Parts: sequence; C-alpha cells; structure tokens
Amino acid sequence: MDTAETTPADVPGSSGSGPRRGSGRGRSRAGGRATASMADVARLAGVSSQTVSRVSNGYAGVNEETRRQVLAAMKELGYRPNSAARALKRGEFRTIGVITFSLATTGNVRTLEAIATSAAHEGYAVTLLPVAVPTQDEVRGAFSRLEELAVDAVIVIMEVHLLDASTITLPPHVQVVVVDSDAGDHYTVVDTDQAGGTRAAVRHLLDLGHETVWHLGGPEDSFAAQRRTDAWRTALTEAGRTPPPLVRGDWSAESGYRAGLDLAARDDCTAVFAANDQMALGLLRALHERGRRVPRDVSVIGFDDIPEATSFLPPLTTVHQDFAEVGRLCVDAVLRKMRQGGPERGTTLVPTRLVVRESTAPPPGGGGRG
Amino acid sequence: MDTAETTPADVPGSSGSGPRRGSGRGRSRAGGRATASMADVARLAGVSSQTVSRVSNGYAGVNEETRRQVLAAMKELGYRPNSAARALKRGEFRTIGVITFSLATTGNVRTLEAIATSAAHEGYAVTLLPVAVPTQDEVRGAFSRLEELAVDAVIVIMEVHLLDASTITLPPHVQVVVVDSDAGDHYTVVDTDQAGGTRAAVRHLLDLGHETVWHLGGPEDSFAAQRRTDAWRTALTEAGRTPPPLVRGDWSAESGYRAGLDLAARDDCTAVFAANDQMALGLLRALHERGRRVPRDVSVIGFDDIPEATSFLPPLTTVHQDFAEVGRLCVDAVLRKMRQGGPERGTTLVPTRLVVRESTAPPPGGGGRG
DNA sequence: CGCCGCGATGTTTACGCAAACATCGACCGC
DNA sequence: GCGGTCGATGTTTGCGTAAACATCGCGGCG
Repeated sequence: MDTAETTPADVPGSSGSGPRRGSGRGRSRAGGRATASMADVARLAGVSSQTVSRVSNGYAGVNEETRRQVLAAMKELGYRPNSAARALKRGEFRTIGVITFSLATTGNVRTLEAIATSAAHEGYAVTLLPVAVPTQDEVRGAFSRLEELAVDAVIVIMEVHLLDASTITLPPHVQVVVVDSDAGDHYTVVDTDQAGGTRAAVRHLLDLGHETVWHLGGPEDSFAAQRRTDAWRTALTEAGRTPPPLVRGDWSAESGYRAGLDLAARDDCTAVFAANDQMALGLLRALHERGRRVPRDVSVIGFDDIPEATSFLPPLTTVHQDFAEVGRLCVDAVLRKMRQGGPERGTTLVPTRLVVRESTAPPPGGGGRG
Repeated sequence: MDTAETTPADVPGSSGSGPRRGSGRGRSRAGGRATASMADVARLAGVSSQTVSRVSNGYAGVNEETRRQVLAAMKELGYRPNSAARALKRGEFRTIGVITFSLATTGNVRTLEAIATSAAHEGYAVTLLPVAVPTQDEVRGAFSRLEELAVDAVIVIMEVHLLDASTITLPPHVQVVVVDSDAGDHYTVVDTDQAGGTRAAVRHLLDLGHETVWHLGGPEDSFAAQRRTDAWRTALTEAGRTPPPLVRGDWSAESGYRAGLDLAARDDCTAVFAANDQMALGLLRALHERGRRVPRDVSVIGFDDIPEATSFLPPLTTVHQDFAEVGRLCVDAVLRKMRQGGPERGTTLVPTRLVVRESTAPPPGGGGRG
C-alpha cells in the first residue's frame, strides 16, 4: 500500500520488463509470489547481482551510495537471502544437529536449551533429532538421517554405549561433541563433574555423623548413573566406611518411591544419596508414608537441583549441575573443532556444587559425634 | 563408454579427470575429502547423473540391474545427497521451525518432543529457535531470523499477545501453527481443552462437598493461565457459588509456596485448584508447614499431570494434558496447510481429563453432604 | 602522454541436484 | 515392414549465491 506510486512495471520480480520468470516459472508455491532473489534486487537497484551479494555479506569495497540503493531495494522487495543457495555455494549450513534420546530429564532439556541459545548467538541454527528408542540401530539411523540433514556438526546428548564408533559413519567433516557419556577416548566430551558432586554429597553426610551412606542409583545402562555410583563407593571406601548394598531406580520418582519403601524398613539406613532429584522425591514420599521423618530419622540428598527441589518436603539438599554452562561449552567445542578441523579428544568438566537445604541432619542416635 | 574412457571433456560439470577438486577446491574442510556428488557416483556406475538422481529418489523406470550398480557405487563412495542442493532445486527445505520462549515448563518440552518425533516421521527436520526474552521485539527478531533460516513452516509454542500479526512479516509461503495461545482468530491453533479440564477439577471439588474452590492462578501475561482462571470462575458461578479472591503465582513451585502461606492462614479455604502442578507442589509444602493436612483439611488439585505428581505428598489429583497429541496435531496441521496452501484458521482442542489421586477429599466439617 | 595501480563494479562460472525434454532401441499391430 | 508406443536412459538447463576473474574510469608518475 505504501508503494502505491511504484509503477507495476518497475517492480521486477514479477515480469519486470523482460520475460524473465514471469511465465510462472520458479516456485510460485501455494499461490504466493516466490521470494525475491538477488537478481531481482539487482535489477531494481540498477546494479549487478554480485554487488547485491557484496552488500548482503557486508563486504568492503562498495560505494556508500550504491550500498544505500541496494539496501533500499532489498527492503522494498523484502529480500531474504536463500539459505539453500548459500549453503550450496559455501559448502556449509550453519546448523548444528542435536541428537538426544529423551527430553524427559531436566538435564537434557536444560542442556539443549543452552545449546540452542549459544548456537543462535554464534549465528548457528539447531536441528533437533529425537531418537525414539535408545537402541544401537535407532542411534545409527539417527546418525544417517543426520548426514543427509543439513548440519555441519553434531552434539550428542545421550548415554552412550550406543555410540559405537565402529558402527557409525559420519561424513569426515562433521564434528561431534558428546554430553554425558563415557566416550572420552573417542570423542570430545563435555560433562558435569559428577564424581566431585557425589563426593561432596557423601562427605557432607559423613561429616554430619552418619555411619555410612546408602545410594539410590540410576539405571544400569546409564553411564551418568554408573559414575555416580562408582564415586559414591569410592568416597565411602576412602573414608573407611563400608558401602551398603546398592539400590537401583530408573530415574523416575515412582522408582524412587518403590526403592524407598524398602529403605524405610531398615533401621540402619540413616542417610541416602539419590542419583537424581526425581527419585529423591519418590524416596521422600516413601519415607514419609512409613513414618520415617526427614531429616530427623533419615537424611536425603539428591542430584541435579531441579527448581522444584526447594519445594520438596522438606526442601532437598542436592548437587547442583550447571547445565547452561554445559550447553555453552558444547557449542564452543564443536565450533572450535569445526574451524580448526582438529580431532581434539578429551573431556571438559563443569564443576558441580552441593546445595544444602533441609533434608539432611545428623543421624538420630548420637550423631554429630557428640 | 564408462568411467575410464570418458574423455575429460564430456563430463562437463566437473571436467572428468582435470584439476577437478583434488586441488583443494570445493570444500576440502577439515582436511577430509569432500563428499561424493551424484556426478561421482554416476561416473563410477557408468551412468548419467540423472539416473543416479532417479535411483536416489526412488523413481520407477530404472532397470533393476542399473539400479543395483548405482546403489553399489553410492555405497562405495559413501554418497549422501547434498540437502542444500536438493533444497535449492526443490524449493523446500523439509524443515519445520519451532519458536519457543521457554523450555522450563513440562508442557512446552513435551510438546516439542512430540513435534520433533512426528516431524521426523514425516521426513521433516525440526529447527529450534529459542527466544530469550518474551518481548515483542525478541519475537519479531526470532521470526526474521527464521525467515533466513531454512524452514518451510513454523510452529510457535508460546503465550502470545507477543505474536502480533501486524508487526510480524513472514514469507507468504511459510505456514504457522500456534500452540497455547488466544490467537485463534488469526492463526491455526492447537491447544488442550483447558476450560474442560478446569471445569472437571472444580466440579470434582464441589461434588466432594466443598463450599467453594480457591484458585492459585498462573501469571497474568499467560493466556493459558487466564483461560484456566476464567473457566474456574465460570464453573463456580454456574454452580451458584461465589468465587473467592484470586491468588496468583508465576508457575513456579516457589510462588506456589508463597501463595500457600497465605492460603494456609484462612480457615475458610478447604479446596484449592492450582493452575499447574509445580505451584501445587509449593502449595503442598506451605500447607504442610502450617499444619494444614492434605486432603483432610484442604484439598488440592493441580494441572498438567507431570510424572512426579504421583510422588507428591500426597499424590496429586490433577488435570492430565496430552502434550504428545498436541505436538502430533501441530505437525499434521502445519503440513496440511503447507500442502493445501490454505489459511485454515481455527482452534483444535485436545481433550484433558481429571486424574484423581489422594490430594482431594470431602471438606473437614460435614463435607460430602452428610 | 601513456601506462600502472587501484577502487568500484560487472561477467562468468560452478556449487549439486532434478525437472523437462531428447534420444534410442525394442516391440506392437496392421 | 513400418509408424507408433513405451521403457530406459542421456542431455540440457537453471535454482540463488558468491568466488574468481574481467572491466572500466580515474589519478599519479615516470
């Protein structure tokens, strides 16, 4: 409407003057006019398309006056660079693929969010690739889909025995960074310092005077869970205590509840370290139902520090993980690898810290050594 | 006529054996060989690149023997179609962009997950576009970034007064579907039946004998929250009850806790409908701290049915939303719009249902009408 | 005074793929 | 047996962009 004066003929895209594409060529998708191309802009601005390209990419060596005209033409036509053509020409997509098995856990989601934000900041888009079932086949399938997909690099957020290098072929130029895995030897890995967090949690309980610490571990096939379990055992052993039998859940609150029912029945259980906050929640419920008060009778520590942890009954002492930092580092690492081309193996650890709230206290008997 | 004999000149695209790309032309990124193109495959298989294309796209009309040879050549060279070239040629990217403000709420995440899964199923990729701050500017920015991005359609998961049609320009061919918004008049909207769920919740409490139902609402700028609040008020009014003053939170458990502290102080408050489960969790804690037992003294209902709701103290009665279905329908709708080109306004509602657990009971006095 | 260099711009070309069209041989029916 | 047809394959072309190279005009300098 504001372009009322514009004579129909001098808006090129549509029939300009020559029989360019007027015939309905191009993709006149869905009844709408196709988008303007550089050539359209060039014609309107009275320059060559190469000059439009130069302006579009912010090159030096374009006369200020010319630049202004081109920009005006772009605006008038609503020109947007065609990213497919760009990608084809440049040989890169400016896109990072993220493969993830589940978005059910806080950690994965927060990491993903941070990745997306960091990537956007760097001018990269993020393509999400969900893997329905975490089987090797599925993962392999995801990777091969990803190859055809328009991505320059991949970040894998996943427990990964599934990531078997021998079965997965990636185009040589696609760099990979893995979160939360044991794949340290073959890949670049970014993770939180789970061992450190676990140690801090166990120490905290021991310092409060507990004889030992029980552990409600995560599923067997999770390396994160395994690492927490290992660290728990080590911390206990180092302190000269005997690790009680391991109790396992599957990350869900429900499984924590079931395990908690057992734990509640044992009088010698005065302190439990749960491998995540959800299970701690279920545990809390079980203990409550069985009349074991927290923290008076039993102390509980979680892992993750989900926002709701402050509202548990009682507010949960837990190990905080900085997922935002993990996401950021992933993007950094993968971009660095892309630019340098180097393999750059090894693991980057993001510190964790213990957040003490109200679910831990000295043991009932004569705790606190006094 | 096959590879070896091919005179350099007769395979134009890449000059047969000349200084093709070996010299580091093309994108010899990261030290690796560039990927094989159709022409490479064609040469190896001794066919034209068009035939390779036909095989690659599963066209009929290719001799079985030829097809086998082409497939073998593809395999040998590790050929992967270049999606940029494909997109350029076809004029579509096979990608759906998802704009979302936050991945902090269960609903958004679950919806996103379902979208990604459905999209993958349809052969579409999902590009994630996070919007840091939910201001109109930010949203507009996201949209314009999205335009340059390689997407054919957009799904917006967002509370959206921010989605002001007048300020947002989209390429005409990019279809939009909105989740969780009031934008019904201007956009295609998919949402859960929040009013229905709310009504069910209020009815349930009334049926148990409560005189009225208090409401812990979500933030003012959320339409989802607003709709739940409206429906609560309506349900109460229809039943001839007087809606008590509205109490507001911000979706977080912490805010539920704060509000709960107030609510706990009122003896006339025997039933609360919280606008989401997180706030209900905080509410539960506040009530517990103040010695008001749930459900004996006060009944509580949430909204969402997050997995942890079963492990609250007590297990939470709540309104279940089928986010997976929402995601699926979004993809369906947006794909349908793309193919038909139609505007197709209107709202699709996914049913919700009340899940009764242990946080609701007749009121303390002489509830249950007897 | 003609040539060089340089800044500004235009022209050509190729990225990889797939429609559109061309070709080519075999087989059919009359 | 010859035009027609059909299945299988090849050739040309162009999508929108940007690198590489070409051109053009101008001012300075030997």
